[in-house]
Amino acid sequence: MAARLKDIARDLGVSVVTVSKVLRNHEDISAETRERVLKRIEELNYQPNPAAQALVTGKMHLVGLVVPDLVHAFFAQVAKGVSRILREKGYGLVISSSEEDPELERQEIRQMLVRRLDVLMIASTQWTVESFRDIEKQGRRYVLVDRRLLGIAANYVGTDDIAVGSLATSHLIENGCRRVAHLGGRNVSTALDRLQGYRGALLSAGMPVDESLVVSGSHSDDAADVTGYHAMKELLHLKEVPDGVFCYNDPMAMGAMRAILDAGLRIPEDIAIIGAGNVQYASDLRVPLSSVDQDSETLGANSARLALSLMEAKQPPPPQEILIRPKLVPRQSSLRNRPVSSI
Amino acid sequence: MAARLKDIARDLGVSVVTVSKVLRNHEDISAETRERVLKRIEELNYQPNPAAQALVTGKMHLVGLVVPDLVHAFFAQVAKGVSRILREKGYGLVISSSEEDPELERQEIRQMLVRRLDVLMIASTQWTVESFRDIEKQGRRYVLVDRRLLGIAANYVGTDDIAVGSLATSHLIENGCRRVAHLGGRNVSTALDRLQGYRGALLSAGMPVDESLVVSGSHSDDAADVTGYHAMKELLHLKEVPDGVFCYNDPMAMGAMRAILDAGLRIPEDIAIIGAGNVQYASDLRVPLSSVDQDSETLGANSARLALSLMEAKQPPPPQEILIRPKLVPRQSSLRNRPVSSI
DNA sequence: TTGAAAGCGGTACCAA
DNA sequence: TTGGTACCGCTTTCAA
Repeated sequence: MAARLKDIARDLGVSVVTVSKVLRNHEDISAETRERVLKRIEELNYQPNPAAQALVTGKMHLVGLVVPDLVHAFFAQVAKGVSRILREKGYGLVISSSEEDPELERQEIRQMLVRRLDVLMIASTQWTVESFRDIEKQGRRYVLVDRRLLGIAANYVGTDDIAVGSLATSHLIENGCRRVAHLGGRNVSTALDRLQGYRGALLSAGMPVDESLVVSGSHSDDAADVTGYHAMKELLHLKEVPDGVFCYNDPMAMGAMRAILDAGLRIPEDIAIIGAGNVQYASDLRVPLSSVDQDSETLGANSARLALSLMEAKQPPPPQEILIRPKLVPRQSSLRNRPVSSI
Repeated sequence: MAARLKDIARDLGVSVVTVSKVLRNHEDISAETRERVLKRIEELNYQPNPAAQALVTGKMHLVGLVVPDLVHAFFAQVAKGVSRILREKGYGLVISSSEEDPELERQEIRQMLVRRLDVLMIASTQWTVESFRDIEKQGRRYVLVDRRLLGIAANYVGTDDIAVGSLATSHLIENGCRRVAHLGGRNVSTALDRLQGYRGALLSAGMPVDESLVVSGSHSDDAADVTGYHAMKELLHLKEVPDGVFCYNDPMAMGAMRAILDAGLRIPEDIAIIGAGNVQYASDLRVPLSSVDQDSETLGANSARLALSLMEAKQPPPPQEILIRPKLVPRQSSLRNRPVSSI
């Protein structure tokens, strides 16, 4: 069906080698031959067989991306950034979602290794480094995206999550919150760092760190917003209810918001709230949600650039870290001092 | 680095053919030889080279999916459904986004053809069938997802969009709207069908179809919510402002909502509003948004199943259409008769 | 039950 | 400047 080098060579009375060289712009081909070959290539709409190329060069021209959840707008935006860069460079993108399940993630990584993708990008939900050792053992390369892992020196592109935590927390304090709670995420680096940032901000403000105000997502099988809802309910049962809440991410904040409004309380007057990730629709929520922006698309783009550079390097370069500086995006849900703006 | 059939064969003193047969469960291998081979495969953690397999079998075990926008929750959910089915069947998923740009979509389709993916799934933003003729010309197969195309008999999985339009419109009428407007989408089948459903519902209710109440997304380079915002503004400048609006999709409805609230009007008391697609966070919006659910994940799963069956068929089977029946999901933004529920 | 040989569609090396 | 030959790792065919 499809034309092959052989066909072109036969038609023109030259060898396949000659045709192959024209395709790859070798210098040692006469202008005339080159013309004839190109013409025929055009006529037959010749496309090289990628499997044959991959077999001999060892390069699939395919990059793998594993995310915890494609439907979460944050990761969708990361994927968009990745996709843009790969398109520019002529690489294909194989995506898979781990559904926030470490075991499933391990399977997916294994699958991608089996497929011999050129390089992997992983926003991991794992705590152990087993999978990553496997990748290294196979002589392949990878980039950790968004979430770092302890105990392994790896290429990493993410956010300064300690800054995320402290920006958010300080902002609540500046807006008059005296009892700032934290709805934390699971056992991943972003969650731990944001928690640390939260603690740091309280300390710098000379405020006590009250452990009863730190709730971690225990209902871990639920979607983030459901987790946020339940966690917030717990906080509302405390003797001394918090007057500000920093949530691990925006979906959790949405759940928390629901819990607060259901309880008949006002946001931000009774309880101020802020999330992280700055999902697109944050300003369209029940109460426009303050958040910490992580420039997720750039994060994806940078990850892709790093991944490609890794791939092209002869020797594996020393692991590199790229941190994106987060930015506060205050909206109505946390603004208590100043008059509430219309956005 | 990686083990090859040859290595196993050498180690065991058998031929590569024998090993290959064991891998593919051929019957004509003695139990003993099979054992030995399997043992060695295990020990070496042998994985067949997919490029070599693809070269000889012509199958990449890779499926392509082109969506207009990964960040749009609707398509993210479709992708999730697709991904689930492909994972079960051991296929990989190559995703690309056309960013709602027909030219970019054409490029992406071309890329996927060049990569010789086994089958393509496309949620197209094109009006012309050129790309699809190209696919057919190359003897490859594809499934249209969500959006149909005129002038081509193709496999298609989507929603009964006429029903979407009439469900939404009838619902507004039942809730006391007398002047129901429509914020339409672009020139794609879903938009045209929903418009038709809108008209049909008005007619069945014995209401006039006022063309000035039908606004189409003209600001076509903007994101859907921005389009919705501007389109709604236009409607608000009418002499007779509508009291109900059916929006092509949820993002547009979110923009419309903003415009209405900015104008100091109330939802649903002054203007009721309903979208389509039922994005996850619809109930967390400024006013919980009524929508028409399309079961997007199932839509994706069905598309994937159809695509795989297509691929496996010796002869291209006659084009098939799978329509998902939409379901009304009323929320506060459109409920005017009954007391407003807490959800 | 086993395996030698041919071939899938390219690329690399080196001789002509 | 051109091309013969070997080879990438696997499957298929057919003879032993």
